[in-house]
Amino acid sequence: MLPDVSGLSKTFDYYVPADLPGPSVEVGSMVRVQLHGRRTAGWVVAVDVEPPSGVTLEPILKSSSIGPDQQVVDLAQWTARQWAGRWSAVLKTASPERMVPSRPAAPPSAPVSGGTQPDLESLFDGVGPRVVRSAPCADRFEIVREAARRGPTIIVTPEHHTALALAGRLKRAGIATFRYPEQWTGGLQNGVVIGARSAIFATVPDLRSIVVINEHDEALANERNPTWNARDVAIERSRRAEVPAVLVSAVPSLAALAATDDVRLPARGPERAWWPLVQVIDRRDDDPGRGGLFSDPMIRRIRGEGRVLCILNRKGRAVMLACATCGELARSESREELMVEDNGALVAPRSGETRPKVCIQCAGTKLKRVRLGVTRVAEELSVLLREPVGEVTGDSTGVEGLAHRVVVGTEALLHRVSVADTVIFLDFDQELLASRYRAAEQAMSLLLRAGTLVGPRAEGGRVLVQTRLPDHRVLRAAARAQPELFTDAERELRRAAQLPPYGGLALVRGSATSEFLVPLENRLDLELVGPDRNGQVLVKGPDRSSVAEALRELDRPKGGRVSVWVDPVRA
DNA sequence: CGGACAAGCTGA
DNA sequence: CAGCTTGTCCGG
Repeated sequence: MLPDVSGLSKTFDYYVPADLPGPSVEVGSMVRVQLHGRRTAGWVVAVDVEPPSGVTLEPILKSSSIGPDQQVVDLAQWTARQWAGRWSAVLKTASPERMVPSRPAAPPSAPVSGGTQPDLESLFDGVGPRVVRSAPCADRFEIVREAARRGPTIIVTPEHHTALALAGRLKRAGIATFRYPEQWTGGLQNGVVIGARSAIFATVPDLRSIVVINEHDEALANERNPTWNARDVAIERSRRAEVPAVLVSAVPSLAALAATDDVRLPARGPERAWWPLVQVIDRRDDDPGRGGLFSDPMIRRIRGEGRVLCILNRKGRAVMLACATCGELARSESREELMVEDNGALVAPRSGETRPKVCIQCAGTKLKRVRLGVTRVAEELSVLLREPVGEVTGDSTGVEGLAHRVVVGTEALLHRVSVADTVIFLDFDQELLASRYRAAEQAMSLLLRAGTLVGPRAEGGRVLVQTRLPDHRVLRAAARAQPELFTDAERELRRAAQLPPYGGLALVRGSATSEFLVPLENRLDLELVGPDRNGQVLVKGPDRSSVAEALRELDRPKGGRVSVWVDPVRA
């Protein structure tokens, strides 16, 4: 029995009383036991075990619910090891939200109407991952329908609402469909199980296939530890269950491409047709004294008709200080560097220049925090267009900003809207140049998401990208609807730097980081990079499992804090 | 994790 | 030395 107690990853042995009510106790069962003087919930992870000598077994107190089956319990353990996290955390994801006191009946899976499309005929043959490249605006429904035709299947999408929409279509097509995790028992009823990333842990005893939609999307990565990625778990699960895993993306991730040589490409013409029109606006020649974030082509487009989303990511510069009197930003003497508050004074992080909290312009002493961009851009645009402009950021929950024709927001805005005529990236270089090794993949992912909002090129929608890097591989690939222009270049960079998927990477942080990592200093297969100015250390190694294993075996220093992130999204 | 228990510290 | 905090250990 593995207790559901964070900070405790040890199993304990109990006996099953003969007359225990509730569902029969087997691997995956959710039970309650007495542990160290209190009642604790947990999962049965093995039965018929030999207890260590000298311990007197206590009884299981209650069999609360059916849970993940042996296949999923094992997959959860693999996941916890690969991402150096807790088994119980993954089992929680794999378990029903509310207790399920009895096993539902399992009807035979019903036949799916309609014929197989010729291009899908061999897609579900064989075992393991295969990649389907499919343009951003292309419909993926036939792939899902084909999966359903082959029997019980798991469909994973990055976002809950796309899962809901797909589930609706499947139901309307007469296919028994269950949402994960709300309809947890669906897999036991031989239906289609569909959901966001956690659905990859659905219990589906008679699983025949797995489909991952938009497998490049970072929403497939769990934000909390362990930071497993549903695509990578899908690849492993397909091999274990000996079923196909179909990985669908407009720009397949390097991880997917590294996992298989089976890559199905669409015909060039149709692929291009289902890409949005991506217009790259080269801002290198703009008059530097003018305009700021607004180029002429952008203004022309925005003055026209239709819904416009302006995206400005303020990540990494979340807090800026401005004079409450005159509005001047807190900048260094040279005006080149933004200053931040530190111990009641202003400090320029790069040069180290300091001064008291005084405005350089008007000598005012009251400084306010401003949100870089979004608010200010919305104000300026509103004046320029002579119409109200909405504003949406990650922490705004209301819909009032969305009511306007033109809306300015962070990338969260792309998740809040499903249709637009124009999406404008005001400062795409911030995405392209972000100091994360996956910055380019993340930037591409943003373009793809924007693309699905504006629709295919024939329908008049458009993505505008303001940049000083018009030849960047991300922009060349997107503007020409040729994913390999990005993928081929990115692959070489990753390979050369031995970064994932061509190497393992983990981020270690917390006060005891350096002490924690001491035993790894002499390992020839691992490289420690850092600590950086935030005290974070990167651990690089030949692959994910060896990095995770090395970190899992280390003891946490007493007193200090350490957190380990394998495959970190931000690193 | 969180309870048990020991060791360390404080003030009368 | 009671009363309290802090640290370490451990669970079947």
